[in-house]
Amino acid sequence: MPKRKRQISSAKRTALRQSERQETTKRENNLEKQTTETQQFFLLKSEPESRLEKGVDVRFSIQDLQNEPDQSATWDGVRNYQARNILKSMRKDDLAFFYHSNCKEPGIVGIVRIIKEAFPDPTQFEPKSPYYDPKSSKDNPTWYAVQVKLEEVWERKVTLQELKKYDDLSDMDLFKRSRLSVQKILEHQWKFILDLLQKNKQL
DNA sequence: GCCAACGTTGGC
DNA sequence: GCCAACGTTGGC
Repeated sequence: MPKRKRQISSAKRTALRQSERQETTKRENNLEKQTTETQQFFLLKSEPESRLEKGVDVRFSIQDLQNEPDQSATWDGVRNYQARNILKSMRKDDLAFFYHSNCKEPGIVGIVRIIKEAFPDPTQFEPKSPYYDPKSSKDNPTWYAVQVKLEEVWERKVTLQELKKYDDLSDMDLFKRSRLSVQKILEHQWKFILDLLQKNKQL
């Protein structure tokens, strides 16, 4: 093992200690996630094809997310109370399927990670936004958003048509509450869909 | 582009 | 608080 240099500035030492501390905190957080929390799973719908709403293109495909700085985006524009409540239940490091809706071939195209928990959706206060809500106030915001980061872009889309075929998935909100744009996914459904993806890859 | 399903609004 | 009318979502 090489000897450490004796001459190390106190600033460097402080920085080192700090980065060690950060690493330790990171590990502890991960451990805590594994042992005391249960990871949750969700499905987020987004429209991959251009469509104007109040003169603004509301398209947001997984490729659009891929092109964002840091491959991260604010999941805003949710204007349904049930969907909002599900958004609020999301915790950091939960995962969500990225679903392409209102398009030729609807289906799941990848996975995103929740990197910031619910905060007031800024678009509700922007008059120019298609998601503007004049009834909402900054003191008591009606709508919330989360921050997501791209985790996986699948080479193959798992289509709605395919998802419909399996009894294991028949309870999914995708079929039962087809209009809900933010949905909870049960663990067995999550795993089943990942298995499906694997099988498809082998075909 | 049609329209079924379903969420929201508002009169009573 | 009911429910008809209306608006929106999203598959097809």
